[in-house]
Amino acid sequence: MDYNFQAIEKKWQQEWDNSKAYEVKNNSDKEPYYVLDMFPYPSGAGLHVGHPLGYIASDIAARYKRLQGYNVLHPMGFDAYGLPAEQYAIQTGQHPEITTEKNIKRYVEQLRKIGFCYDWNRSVRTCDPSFYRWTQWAFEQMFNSYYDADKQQARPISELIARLEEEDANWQKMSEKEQQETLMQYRIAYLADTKVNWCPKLGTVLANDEVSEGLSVRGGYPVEQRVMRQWCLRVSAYAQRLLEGLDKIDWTDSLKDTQRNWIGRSEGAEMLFAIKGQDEPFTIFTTRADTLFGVTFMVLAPESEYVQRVISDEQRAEVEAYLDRCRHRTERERIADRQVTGVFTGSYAIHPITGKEIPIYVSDYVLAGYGTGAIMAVPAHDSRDYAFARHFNLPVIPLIEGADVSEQSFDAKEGKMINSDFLNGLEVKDAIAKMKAYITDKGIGRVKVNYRLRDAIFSRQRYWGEPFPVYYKDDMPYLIPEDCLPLRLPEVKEFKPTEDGQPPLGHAQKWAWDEKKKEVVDKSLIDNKNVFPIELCTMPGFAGSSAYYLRYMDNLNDKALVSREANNYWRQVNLYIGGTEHATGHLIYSRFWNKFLYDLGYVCEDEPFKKLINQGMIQGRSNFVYRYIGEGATGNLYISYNLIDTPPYKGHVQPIHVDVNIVKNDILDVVAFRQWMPDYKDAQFVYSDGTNDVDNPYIGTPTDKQYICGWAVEKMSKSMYNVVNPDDIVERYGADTLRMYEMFLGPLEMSKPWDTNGIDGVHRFLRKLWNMYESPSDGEPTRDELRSLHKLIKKITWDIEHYSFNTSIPAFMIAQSELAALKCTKRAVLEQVAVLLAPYAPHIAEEMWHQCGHTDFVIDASWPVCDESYLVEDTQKYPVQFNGKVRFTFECPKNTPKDEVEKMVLAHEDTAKYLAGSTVKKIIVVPGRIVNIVI
RNA sequence: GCGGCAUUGGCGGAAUUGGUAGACGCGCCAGACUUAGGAUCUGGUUCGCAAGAGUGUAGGUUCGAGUCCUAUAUGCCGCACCA
Repeated sequence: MDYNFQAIEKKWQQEWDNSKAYEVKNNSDKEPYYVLDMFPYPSGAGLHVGHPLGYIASDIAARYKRLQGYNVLHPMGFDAYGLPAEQYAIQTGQHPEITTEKNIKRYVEQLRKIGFCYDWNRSVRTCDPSFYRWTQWAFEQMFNSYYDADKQQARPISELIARLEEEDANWQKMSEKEQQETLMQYRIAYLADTKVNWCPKLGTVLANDEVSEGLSVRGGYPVEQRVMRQWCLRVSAYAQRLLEGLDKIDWTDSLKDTQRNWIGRSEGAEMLFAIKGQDEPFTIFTTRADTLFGVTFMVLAPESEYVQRVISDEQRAEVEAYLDRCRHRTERERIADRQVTGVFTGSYAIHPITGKEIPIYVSDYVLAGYGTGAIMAVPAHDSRDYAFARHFNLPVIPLIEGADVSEQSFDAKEGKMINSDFLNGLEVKDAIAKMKAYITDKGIGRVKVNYRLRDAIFSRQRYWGEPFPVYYKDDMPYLIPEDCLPLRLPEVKEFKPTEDGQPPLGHAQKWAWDEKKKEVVDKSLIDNKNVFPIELCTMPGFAGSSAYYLRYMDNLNDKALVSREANNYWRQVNLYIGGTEHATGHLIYSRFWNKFLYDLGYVCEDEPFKKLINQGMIQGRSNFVYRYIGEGATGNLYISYNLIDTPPYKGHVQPIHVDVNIVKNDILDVVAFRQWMPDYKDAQFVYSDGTNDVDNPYIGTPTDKQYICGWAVEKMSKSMYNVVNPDDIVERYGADTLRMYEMFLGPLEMSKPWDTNGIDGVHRFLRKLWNMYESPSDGEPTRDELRSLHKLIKKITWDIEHYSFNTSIPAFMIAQSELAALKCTKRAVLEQVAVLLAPYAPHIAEEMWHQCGHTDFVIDASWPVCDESYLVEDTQKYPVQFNGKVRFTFECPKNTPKDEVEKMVLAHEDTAKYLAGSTVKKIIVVPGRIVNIVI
């Protein structure tokens, strides 16, 4: 009976569907376990073999937990809002919803073929009104909340209003608009004029994590700084809790470090410096309070609000020119060009202790967004200040004994203080503490913790996103009532920005809010009395992905994001698998979002994802042919890879990407190559043995000749012709082989290239294993058979518990060959092997289970338990010979020196008897375990 | 610059608590079967003729190190004018 994987897989996928085998209920006596994949953005290109890697791993974990008797929630959905569909819409006029719908359909088909145990009834998509109504709902909660610094949690804004009414005399006198403006400074979701990353090419703003080195992460377009009125989320209020929360969750150190880095906590001090001739002082932030006596100048960020206060009349023209120049530089230019620039403002600060006058400069090396946007410069001990001081010829005062600052600054935080009055002689660490105490005491500063984490900009000038449930009355935002949600995305005739520069929603005719009727009406009716304009921006990509894991728990609920019962049952994601690229985006935002909902009592866990694994990227493995471009080249002669470094070809070949799908084991299918593209129709080859078909024209497949291709690891992309489609692999080898081979490729967390070479080995294994299930026999398994089985149980259980899936496949292979050697056909053994295989290769395991006489599903069987007693080595059988060695089990205490063990071994009567007449060449000792003797 | 991860045969990679390094697969070699093979099956395969050597390099701890410690090199990833 052949291993007909196509029939087997089709059959079981249908059986599972028909019996609703993977439907999960929220009411179960079983322990819950929640396994989640990061849901994909359904791109037009479909899945390539890299995408399912994490899904396969999580599917194995989910099926294993299920076999262990847990009630497993393992859903899949789609992050359906996104730029590509919108860009496509702008180009073609095709509504993004149609494109997205089509892509999702394709994704689902591809995923189903791989045999994942998703409960598709629980699927969500972020662009579905029944989903985004809860994204809008969460936004409204944030708008209606503020962060209570004392309680360190979000509270309803009504509590703040109550407090203001009671405590603040001004509150009552304010107009409604003024009151709203005041509240805006506290809301978790707030409108503010902020400096944003503006990408002109995309026509939208981007969050910090969407920009890298001054370019947009999507598309790679230049990004510039611009001040705009934007919705923001007060993520920074949660900085400390986001930091502390990391200690409670089981993530890798590298990922936690990335987040710690991003949050960027630094302990320091704020200090007040008076300005000469003015009453109001200004504040700076420093982590080096100890260096106060080394301050020789002050620097303000160009965007700092202090700048206007300190410009003297003489310097005004020069400073304005500088500010103007800074404004027009993009972030990228500023980073690329690290020359020292700056300008003197004409004002002086007063040193709070010595009373000396210190010149105040403006320079773009100081960032407006960090600390107070102003610094005290200590050139001797900060390299940036040092560069500035040298450029402008400012004095440098060394503060640490023995530090040579003639060539460069001394940035290290160690050594004894000098030139520092009452700090002299102290170690830096102690000096910092003493200075902090001093300034606090004298009222010239205070201890302060700063975070690098900024508030998230939450507006996008785009069409294909969640609309804000917000309308504007007297320029102030008001919420569309909760019971009117969702606010549906309106139809527009065009998806690009309007001619007067409004976001695409500016095209929508029906986009105004009638406050009385509580409905969306035509915008021509706007009278700013009853009918008001609605927000034109939409929410960013991370909005929909920030709470989707909660929605899976209760996806059909139309009363709440998730019911209390459902949330109490599932609680949090036990295992989350996804790419590391979300470290500072999605994984920060969803932790923030979850903590916010936790504060308001909507969810019962403070952290959303208990255990997280980052699967590595699967890179492409490209193949090349080498076109001869030397003397007499015709342009259609291709040289086999093994010959390109030999004369006359050396240095005269040009590598050309060739479709990996017409190359097998690096051997080119030359017929397919000639048909691949018109250019290669008449291609001629020099084969690996040096023969060629110029002298000897050959049409058809040469059987004795091989054209060897070169290869390289590159990103998997269409242009490199190295994309491998999982559908093709499933078609050719089956889903079970694909699943096992993806795990076999290497450790889950490591990046590795996809290499179809080698998949035959895994496929062969499945076929060999399958052959053992021809006709299972009854009868008691032998001790050897049970030993093989229990070794396998132990290994596979350990592997899955440790997420080390790649070593499981070899374990199966070893067990298979051991059992084959024993000619084992015992049902009792085979059925257990089928259960062990079920998480990895569910279809074939199901068929095997049936072959063993079962009528139920193997996916509902129970996970076998290892009986260690079968693993104890049977001393009766030893000594045995293998590989020219003789093995004894030999008891001796650990920590016994080697030579003593050797003596004991040779003196032992069994050993002596066995070795009589042989010459001992070498003794390999593992104290307390095994002794190998080479004779 | 700061932080993290990695480095083992021709290749991908095993080695779980410090205990026989190179499991398993690919590739390669030999054989079997076959009209044929880029199919299938069986056996071999770290290097070296050998003694021996051997987990990027140099030290250290230990009876014993791929594994622990110190230094160093190379590569990958994250952050980066963050005061």
